[in-house]
Amino acid sequence: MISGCRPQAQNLTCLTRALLATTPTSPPPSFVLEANIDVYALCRQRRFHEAFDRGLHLRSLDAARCLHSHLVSSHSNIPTTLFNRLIDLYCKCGRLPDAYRVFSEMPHKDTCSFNTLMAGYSAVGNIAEARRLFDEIPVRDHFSWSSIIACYTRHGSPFESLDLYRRMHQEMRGGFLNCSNKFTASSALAASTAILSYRHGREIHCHIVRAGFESDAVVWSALADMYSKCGSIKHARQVFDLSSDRDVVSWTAMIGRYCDAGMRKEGLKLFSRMMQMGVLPNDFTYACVLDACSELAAEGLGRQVHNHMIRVGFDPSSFAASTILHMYSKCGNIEKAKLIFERMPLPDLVSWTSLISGLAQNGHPTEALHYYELLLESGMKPDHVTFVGVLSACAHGGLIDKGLAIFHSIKEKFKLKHTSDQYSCIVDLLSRAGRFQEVEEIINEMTMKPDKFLWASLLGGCRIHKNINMAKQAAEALLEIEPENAATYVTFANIYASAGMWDEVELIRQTMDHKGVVKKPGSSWIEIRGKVHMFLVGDASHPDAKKIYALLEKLQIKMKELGYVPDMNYVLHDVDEEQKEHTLSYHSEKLAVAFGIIATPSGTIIKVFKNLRICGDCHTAFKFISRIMERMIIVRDSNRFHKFRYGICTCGDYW
DNA sequence: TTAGGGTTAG
Repeated sequence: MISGCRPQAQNLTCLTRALLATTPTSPPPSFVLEANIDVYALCRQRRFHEAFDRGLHLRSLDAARCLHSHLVSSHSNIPTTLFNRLIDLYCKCGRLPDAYRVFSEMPHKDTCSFNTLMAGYSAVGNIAEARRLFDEIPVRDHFSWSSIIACYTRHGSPFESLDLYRRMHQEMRGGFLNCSNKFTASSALAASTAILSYRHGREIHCHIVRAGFESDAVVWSALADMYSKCGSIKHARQVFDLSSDRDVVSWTAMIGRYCDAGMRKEGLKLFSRMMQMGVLPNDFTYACVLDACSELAAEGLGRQVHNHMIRVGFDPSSFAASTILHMYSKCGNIEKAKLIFERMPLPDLVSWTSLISGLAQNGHPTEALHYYELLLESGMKPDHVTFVGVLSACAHGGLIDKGLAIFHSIKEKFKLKHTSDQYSCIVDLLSRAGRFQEVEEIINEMTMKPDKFLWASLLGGCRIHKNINMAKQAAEALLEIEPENAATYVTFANIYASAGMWDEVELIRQTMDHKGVVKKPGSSWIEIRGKVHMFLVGDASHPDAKKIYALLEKLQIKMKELGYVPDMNYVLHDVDEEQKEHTLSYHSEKLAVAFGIIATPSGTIIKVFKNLRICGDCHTAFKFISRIMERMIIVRDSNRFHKFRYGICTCGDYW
C-alpha cells in the first residue's frame, strides 16, 4: 500500500464494500492490494472512467494491470478513450513498454492515442521516440504540438522547440492567434529564456497579449522568468505585479529571481508580502528564502522561517530541511546546525555535506572529519562536493597529511576523477603550509587547466609565506583569466608591501588606475534586533558614529597596553605610518564590532559579517578586544568563520 | 482521455 494514500483509501472503504456487495461474483484475487480494491470493484461494475481516476490518483501499476485485464477480457467494443487512458496510466506508472504494447495492439488509434504515448516518452526524456510518434500522427492537434514543443524545451533543445513553434503556426495556417495557446506559449517562452533571446520572448509575449490568454499563472510565471533572465528584473516584477492569477509557484519564482540577482532583501520583502496575502509557502519557497537568509547572515529572520515551518509542519528529510541546516551553519550557529542534522531521520548526502562544510568553515576541522568518518560508516558514498568540504576542513585545520591522504583516496579508493575544485583545495592546503614544491608537482600533474580558484588559493598561500616569485606566477595567471579582478591586484600589492617593495606596490596601483580597476569596497554588517546595520571603511554615517569612534579610540589605547602593535602590511598605499594606523583603526569590521559592543548588553555574542576576507590587523585586534570586553566575537568573512574568545581565534591564525 | 512554469550543499 502506498503510505501517502492511506487517508483516501480509508475514505473509499465504504464505497468499496458497497460495490463489492452488489457484485455477485467471487472476491478480488489475493494479488489485488488494499488500495487497489476500489479499482477492482469499479472495474467489476464496468465503471472504467472512475477506476482510471482512482488508478491515476494512486499511480498504481497494479491498478493499471487490473484495468488492462478487464478491458482485454471484455467482449464488447471498448472505446478508444479507455485504451488511451490505459496508455496514460502505464506511462504515469513509468511502464513505457506496456504503454507501447497497448498502443500497438489498439484496433483504432486516434490523435489522442499518439499524444498520450508521446507525452509518456517526453516525460522520461526519450526525445527520439517522442519525435518519431509526432511525425507519424496523421492529424495533429494543439496537444500534439504543445507536447513536442515542451519535450524539446524540457530536454535542452530550445532551438528545436522554437523551430516547431514557428512550424506549428505555418502548418495550422490559423495565424498566431488561433494556433498558440497557453501551453505552447509557456513552453516557447521557456525555450526563449533558455537561449536568452529577448527578441523571441518579446514576440511570444505579443502573441499572448493579442490572443488574450494572459490570465494564467503558468504563462505569467514563464513571462516573468523570461524577462528576468533576458531583460531585467524590473520588467519581471512588472509582469508579476500585473498578473491576476498568482500561485505559490509564481511567488516563489519571483522571490528566487531577486535572490539570484543578489537583491536578497527585496526577495525577503516579497516573501513577507506573500505570507500577508495568505499564500502558503512550499519546500521550494523555504529553500529560496532560507538561502537568502544564509547569504545575508540574517539568523533572526531565518529562525522565524524555521519556526513557521515547524508550526505548519515539514518533512525533516526534505531538501528544505537541509537548507535550514545550511542557514544556521552560514549564520555561525553551528551548534544549531548540528542539532538539526541529529534530528534528521535519514540525512541525505546534501545534509551530510552541508554539515561537514559548515564545521570546516566554523573552525571545527576535527569534528568535520569525524562526521566524514560517520558518513562512510553509514554506507553512503561521498561525492565531489563532499570532498571539497572535507579537504577544506583539512586546509583550515592545517591537517596536511590527512588532507593529502583523502585527496589521493578520491582516485584510488572511490574511483572518482579529481575535480578542479578539489585541486584548488589541495593547492590551498599545501600553499598555506608553505609546501610550494609539492604545489608545483600537483599543478604539473593536472589533466585540466588550473582555474582561477586554484591560482587565487596559491596567491593566498604566497601572501602568508611571502613567496614573491610564486605569487608573481599566480597573479599573472589569475589576471589572464580575470583581468578586471581588483582582489588579485590588492593581494599581490599587499605581498609586495609586506616585503617593503614600495616601488612595485606603486606600479600595481598605477596599473589598476590605468585599467580602471576599482577595488571592491569592504563592507561589514551586524544584525541587531532584526535590523541590519552596514558599515564601510571610515564610515561616519551611522547615527551612533560618535560613540563608535570614541569606543574604538579607548580600545586602541587598552590594546596597546596589552601589547597590540598595528600591522601596517594591510594598508595598500605607501602613506605615512600615522595615516596607515588611522586607516586600519576604522576598517568596516572594526566599526561593526564596536557598534555591536555598544548596542548589546555585556556578555552578548557579537556576530559580524564581511563581504571580503577579514584583514590581518583586524584579526589581531579582535583577539585583544575579545579579552578586554570579555565577549565572544564571531566574524564571517567571504571565506570562513573566525570565533574570537579569551584572546584566541578558532582558526588558530591559520587562514 | 492527452499538453505548460519554481529546486537545496562548496
